[in-house]
Amino acid sequence: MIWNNMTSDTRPVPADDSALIGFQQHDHETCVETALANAEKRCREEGLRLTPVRRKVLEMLVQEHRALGAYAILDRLREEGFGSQPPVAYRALDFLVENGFVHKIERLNAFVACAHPGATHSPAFMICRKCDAVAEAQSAPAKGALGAAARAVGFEIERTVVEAEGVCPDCTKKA
Amino acid sequence: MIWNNMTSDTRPVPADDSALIGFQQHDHETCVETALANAEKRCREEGLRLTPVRRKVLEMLVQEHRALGAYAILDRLREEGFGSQPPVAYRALDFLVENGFVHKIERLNAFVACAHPGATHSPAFMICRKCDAVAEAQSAPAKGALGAAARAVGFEIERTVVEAEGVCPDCTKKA
DNA sequence: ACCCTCTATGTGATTGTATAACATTGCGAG
DNA sequence: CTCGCAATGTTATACAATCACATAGAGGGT
Repeated sequence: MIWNNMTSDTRPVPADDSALIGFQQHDHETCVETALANAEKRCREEGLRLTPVRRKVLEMLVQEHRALGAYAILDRLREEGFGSQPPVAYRALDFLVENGFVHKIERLNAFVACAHPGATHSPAFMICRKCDAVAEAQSAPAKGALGAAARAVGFEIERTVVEAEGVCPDCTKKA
Repeated sequence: MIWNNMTSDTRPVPADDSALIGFQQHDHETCVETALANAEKRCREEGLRLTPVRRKVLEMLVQEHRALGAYAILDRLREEGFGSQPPVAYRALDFLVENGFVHKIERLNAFVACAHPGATHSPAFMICRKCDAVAEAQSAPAKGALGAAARAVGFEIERTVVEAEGVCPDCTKKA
């Protein structure tokens, strides 16, 4: 059984094989391939099970390079013949988020593929409010003013959400 | 001098007349009064209309000093005789958020009264995952690594979300 | 091979969050 | 007065997330 590698979605897609990631040009085809290959490798090494649904969801998100809502993901899973109820998508997403393959963008209630998989990191995101593109950067909020405030009152930081909203270079140019 | 005297909620409340804000003790009664007075003053000065619904929602949030979901707010509006449909709450919240009286906690899909009203600021929050308490601190994410990354790619930051999840000092003590 | 167990998936139902669309009201400016 | 605009009321619906329960597979131990 071979899945349709060329997805059946209908959204606008660049005519060539490149796209924006982190607001920069890159070869998207190899990018998708290596991302999936790396995920498979890591799962093999760590005994994680990258099942068909999980793999498909990761593939969709890597393919997009932008945030997708759970129901957009669910719609495509349905088209591909997977279960069509919300838990199908949410369980796959839970797995991918827990293991660092995917991040949740709280501001959008949506999900993006991790741009730096493998590295343990506290990610920060730049979200374009015009085109919804999402770029991932590094952050260390616990090192700055927030960390100081936390230490001062005795708050133990376990996880941080850092998301910047604004306009990406592409949309700035157009305007 | 009892700070839970007007609310009809049932959650556990300190026995004395003080409460936690920013995980620190303070006099809640004057705190609520001054917050509302300041809001009214600012609205008068800037030609903003602090209508009954909007004032009531702000009062609820200041009274609580923790994040309330839109539907919790809506329930209380209904009890007070205001409209009981979601847009009533969301429109009031939109106004309060836009004008800096209230912040949205993206991680919780909930809202808190601003702890430093008046000052133009990019707030940061500490959220206790055990008791849902929320403390507000200052942040300057655009000054650090994220700001550098944004400048490097030409992303224009307009607004930032900084939220730290962890355990507050109170819950740490209990455990 | 077998059973056992644990994980993953499928499905229906429900709750919570948020917005679209449109009617109505009330106030201020000309 | 009436026109226009901001705010509110109301219906309906879209999107996000979880609960509960049934079924299916994979792997381990015997």
